[in-house]
Amino acid sequence: MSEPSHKYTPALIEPKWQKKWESEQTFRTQGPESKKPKYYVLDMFPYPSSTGLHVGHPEGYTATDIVARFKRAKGFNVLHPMGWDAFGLPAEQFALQTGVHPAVTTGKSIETFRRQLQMLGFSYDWSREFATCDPDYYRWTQFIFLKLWEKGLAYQTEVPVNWCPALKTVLANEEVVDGKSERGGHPVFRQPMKQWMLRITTYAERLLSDLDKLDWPESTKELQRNWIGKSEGLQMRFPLEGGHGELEIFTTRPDTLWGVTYMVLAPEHPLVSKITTAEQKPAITAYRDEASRKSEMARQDQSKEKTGVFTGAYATNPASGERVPIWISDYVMMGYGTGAIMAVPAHDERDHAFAVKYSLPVREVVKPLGTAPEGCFSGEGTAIDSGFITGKPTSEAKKLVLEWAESKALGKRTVQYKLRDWLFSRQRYWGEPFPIIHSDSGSEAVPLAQLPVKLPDVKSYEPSGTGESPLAAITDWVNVNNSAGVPARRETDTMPGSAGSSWYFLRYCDPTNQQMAFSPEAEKYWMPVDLYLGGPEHAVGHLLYSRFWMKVLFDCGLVTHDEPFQKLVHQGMILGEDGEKMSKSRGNVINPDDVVKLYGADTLRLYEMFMGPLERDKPWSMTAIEGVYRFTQRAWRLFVDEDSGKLFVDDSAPTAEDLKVLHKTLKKVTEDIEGMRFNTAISQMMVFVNHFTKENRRPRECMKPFVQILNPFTPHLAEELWDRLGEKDSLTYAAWPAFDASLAKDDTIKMAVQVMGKTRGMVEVEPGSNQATVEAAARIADGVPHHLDGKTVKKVIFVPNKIINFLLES
RNA sequence: GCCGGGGUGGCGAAACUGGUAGACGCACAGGACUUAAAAUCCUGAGUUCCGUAAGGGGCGUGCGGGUUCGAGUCCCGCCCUCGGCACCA
Repeated sequence: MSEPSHKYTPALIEPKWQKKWESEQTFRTQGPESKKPKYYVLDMFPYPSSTGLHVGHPEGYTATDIVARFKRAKGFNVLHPMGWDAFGLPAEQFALQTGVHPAVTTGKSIETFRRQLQMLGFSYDWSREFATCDPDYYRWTQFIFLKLWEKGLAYQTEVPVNWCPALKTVLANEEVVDGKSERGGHPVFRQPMKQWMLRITTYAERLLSDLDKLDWPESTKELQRNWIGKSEGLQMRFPLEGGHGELEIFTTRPDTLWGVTYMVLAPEHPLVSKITTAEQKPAITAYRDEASRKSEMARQDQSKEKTGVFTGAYATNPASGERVPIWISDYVMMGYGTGAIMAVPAHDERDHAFAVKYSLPVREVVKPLGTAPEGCFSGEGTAIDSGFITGKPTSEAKKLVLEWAESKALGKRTVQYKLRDWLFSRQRYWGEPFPIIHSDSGSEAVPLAQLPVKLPDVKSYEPSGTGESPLAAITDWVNVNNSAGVPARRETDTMPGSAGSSWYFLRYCDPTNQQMAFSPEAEKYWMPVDLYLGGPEHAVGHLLYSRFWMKVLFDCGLVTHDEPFQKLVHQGMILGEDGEKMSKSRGNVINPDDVVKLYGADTLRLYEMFMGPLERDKPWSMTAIEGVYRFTQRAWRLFVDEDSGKLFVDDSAPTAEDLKVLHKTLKKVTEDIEGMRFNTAISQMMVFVNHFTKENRRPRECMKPFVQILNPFTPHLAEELWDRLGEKDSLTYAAWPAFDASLAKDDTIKMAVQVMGKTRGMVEVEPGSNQATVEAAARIADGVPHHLDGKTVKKVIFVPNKIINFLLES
């Protein structure tokens, strides 16, 4: 039948080593008692979808696996865990259609994911695996929620939320795109409902300033900074006419106070009904009703014209004493600042557009330094016609007005953030129940000893449609007695998906602890995560929430670090062969199972690392992976005679050239792994294989360390070759081969010879050669003399080891 | 509109602090082996012009300027593209 073959056969060697790693628990992590330095390298754990692994997953997972294996060889105690972000909408929607319990669907998906990840040979410590939907895990998610609740950081309130009638649920801002639901594209409306909120805004300043101490991509930090959106300015009160008290506004441009020609309140502002004159009442009421009905999409549509209505009321400008009309408009948001602004149409684009539409006066109070732009000038300049600040530059003028307002007790210096509190409840089944019981006398926490509050079974996953979750229908679960023995009701909302993912990195430190979420020793030893890798799409969601929870736990004294992820790296997206995002509808999806069947896991891993820089988006190429497969086969043939199965490697002495190639390779691969430049590390390994293939020499002294550096990239192949080399101990913990810097250096270097700045030839000289030596050689180097003949050399630029450049008289 | 990333051969990409642009790989061409093909191994190649040839010249890192002996790399002004935010006062 099948003839005995000694060809490279990943289908045989890969499962063999995977089984061995599993049975010998090769990647089992030691605890904090270890004498080794720790290294915690973490992937963003996946949502186990029913469609299985996508080729994008192994990209990041291979990168972290390379680092994990490299660090083990470097003598670190490595924590490299994997688990499942398992609560979420898809499993619930599947349950809605089929009646299959989400736990069943999710369990199946997890099986698939685990099988696929094991097939790829990742060195996870599977003994630490868990899913966020395990009661043993969400028990502690509930525990952390109660910590937030105790600290007053979790509260319930009526808020206008994104209500989607089609999905019959409330959506987070992140789940709404262009006024439609991210899933399904159904219209979303604003509607007030009672919701759980987390007071992330309390931590705005720390979340902002602590970004400076993180080794994260600058672009991601900037995204978080913009999201937090800090701005400093003046909060000040304008007296209202008619004994209505005062109107408080926020401005970042106190220096434009003399340019105020009207004021605007958000339609929802509580003062509106109080100050509106009888005459204006009908128009105001109509406008407010319309605004409240408007969907998020309509409200955010910037192309639309600004609209508003005059209230009939006036305020007094405390600086100029002028009478200022008060309008309402939906371009002012109730949720930011005080929900009211002083409008300066000369120096604010939005105010300008509004003033033009309603023929309100425009008064210039800032003169630009340079040329005056057409329309509205919102930059800095010099104050004009502005009382005591006239003639002052903007920055000084701002300061003067602030000081003046504070001294007259008209207002105060204020910091505003765009960041809003985190909407933390969902009217859904498949999430963590809140450990809260409500009664007429108030709400109370479920005692710790009674955690977890488990999800009960339900008959129907259909949301009630009234905004309550399906849990509300399970009366014998809902109706309980509170601590005083009084009949009460359980909270029936569940937590959002981002709850479980906001602290899972802590649970990995001590995943089976039944007494605590994690032991203090484990947290102290393992945290923070040394390297965290995942897609850039979590830049402001998960990554901000996790930082927030970590800080809360820090303030509770439960953790000793106040940032979870010291270093963060994003992997790019793997695009389809057509250069477009992979999607079922485009038909350009590549399935990792198929690729492994064709080429094996090692080749898939190597190819994904060879495609280009990790953080960049890269198109898949079925022909390019062939090239990488060719490389793995060439590497195999470097060691194994495909006809006899015998080893080519011998104990012959390597040549000086061999050693140079080896040490250059060791150096480049070591440094490139440290810098996460895997594509160029692989290029260098190709150079190594090309050299020894061409020279047809296999000195053990060179081949053995090569297997070791191959290991992080193609661990199955490396283990097999290591075994065939007669090594008994596991390759995993074999010390990383050191390179000899002097051997990695060339003993001659090529210097470019330029004439008038153009490269005309090359000279080969010893490193550090002086100008006289190089110049003499350069003048007679191939391609050079005829450019110098008959010309006078005016000047010679000489940069040792780099270049020599002859400048001629013109 | 604002913030951030990216534009280098036919393609994916290299290039440390300004110093041989195109390493490595794909695709391609030629050769060796073979009855032949595949596979494998070896060789070639940015482009264009002159030359039968050896060889030589010009042009080349999105576009236009600048600094420099020398710019993919630094500075100024643009264009295109991808991602995020979007009336935040």
